[in-house]
Amino acid sequence: MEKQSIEHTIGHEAAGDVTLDGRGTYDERLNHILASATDTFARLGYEKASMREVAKAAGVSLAGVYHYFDGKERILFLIQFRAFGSLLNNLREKLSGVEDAKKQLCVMIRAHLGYFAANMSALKVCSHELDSLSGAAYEDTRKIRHEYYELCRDIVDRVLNEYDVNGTMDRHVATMALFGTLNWLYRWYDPKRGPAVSTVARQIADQYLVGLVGAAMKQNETP
Amino acid sequence: MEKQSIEHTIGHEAAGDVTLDGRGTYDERLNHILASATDTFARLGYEKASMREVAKAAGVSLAGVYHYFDGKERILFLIQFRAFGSLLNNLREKLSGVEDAKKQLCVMIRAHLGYFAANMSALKVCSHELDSLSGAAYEDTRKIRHEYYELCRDIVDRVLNEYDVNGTMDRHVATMALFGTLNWLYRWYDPKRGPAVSTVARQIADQYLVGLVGAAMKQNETP
DNA sequence: CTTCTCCGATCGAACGTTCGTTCGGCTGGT
DNA sequence: ACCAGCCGAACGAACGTTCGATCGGAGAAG
Repeated sequence: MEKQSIEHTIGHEAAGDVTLDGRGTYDERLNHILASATDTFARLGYEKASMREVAKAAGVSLAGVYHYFDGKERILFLIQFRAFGSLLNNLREKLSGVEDAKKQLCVMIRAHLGYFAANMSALKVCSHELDSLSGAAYEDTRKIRHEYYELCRDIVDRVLNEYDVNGTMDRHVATMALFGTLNWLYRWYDPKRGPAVSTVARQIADQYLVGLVGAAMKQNETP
Repeated sequence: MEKQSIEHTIGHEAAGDVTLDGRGTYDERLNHILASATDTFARLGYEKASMREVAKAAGVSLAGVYHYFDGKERILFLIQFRAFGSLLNNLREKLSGVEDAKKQLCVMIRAHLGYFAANMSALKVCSHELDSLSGAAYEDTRKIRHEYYELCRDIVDRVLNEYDVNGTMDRHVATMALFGTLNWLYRWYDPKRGPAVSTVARQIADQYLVGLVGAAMKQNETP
């Protein structure tokens, strides 16, 4: 409980920076195992992926994994919490300075696809294993997911406030339609084989934005 | 292999129609267990749901489940194969007579949401456990899924052929954007609590169709 | 009509395997 | 001499699956 606190989540730089062994610092090896576990969870699914498989993929013994992590659930929590945190920070960063709501929406979609292309395994685990955590770990990831949701919904909201003067468009439905498109990416899109990230991002952003604005104006035509 | 053939998939009416016991025919009890298993898989996930849990939910013993099904994977296969088959038949039925591509797209989205509302657990299992099967069972479900995909992509194709004269819109991306929205429904939409099925279907159809056509025309403006 | 036989349906109990986790000890740098 | 890092081996629990026994109704035999 107290030992492996939330500090590990961000990546504590105070510990392990002196010496440990020839293959990197404590944090580097922890992150190496975490990255291997991310790939393993993405490949097999969280429940089907055993700790033995995680250990083998990371090149350490089974007990060696437990030297760095309290247990299997803790690994999944760290993967999700870090990924959602990075996703959120990355989005806020790229959103700074952009005022127009429609441009914000484009930036959001591009940022999401860019992060997806750079962290496919992590986002697959985030999309597919949303209910695999429980208790406090689930609550923590739910909170940060909700932050990401609110940020995106507020952008959708501002766009609709400009065009949907009658308020006939459901903000939640509109936002979840976009989330569906983005969270489903891991099922079909491989940036290494399919069209370029920028191409896909542009088409999705164009389609969604035009659809959002157009559907809103269409409903206002018939009062 | 030979014993539990594909016949069970459709529901063989030849057997068990004479007598079995007071609680229904063979097929009725098989379908009852299958329905319970669907709910259990949807609630816990396929890997986490144990056969003991399935048996308890169905009100039979653990060994009793194996009297009707070869094994756990066979249950998942039957759930997915039946659901995809019904989804496909239902769509083809409602599509007959409709010629306009844009209307076809609206019909498709309404049909999907209607089936979702009536079979939430089954579609959740279909969306979430796509990779849980292996071997021949996986291939069989993949084929029927591909049929559904091709049917929808052809509709998208016809819409784009009317407006995207330059062919700048990627048909696969456009189709998967829609599939993402639809397949993500199970994560957030509850017809019993949220807005009505017709309302959500109309908004999603409007948004997507306007976006598809609008984005295509927008790209043709700048040659 | 009664009796016997048989077989499908069902169950409790157990099988072997794999799971997440723990523990005691080895090792190499300080 | 010490201690963090790491490992082989083992733990109990839970898993999917199998097996042998039991039960009851349908049909054949008397």
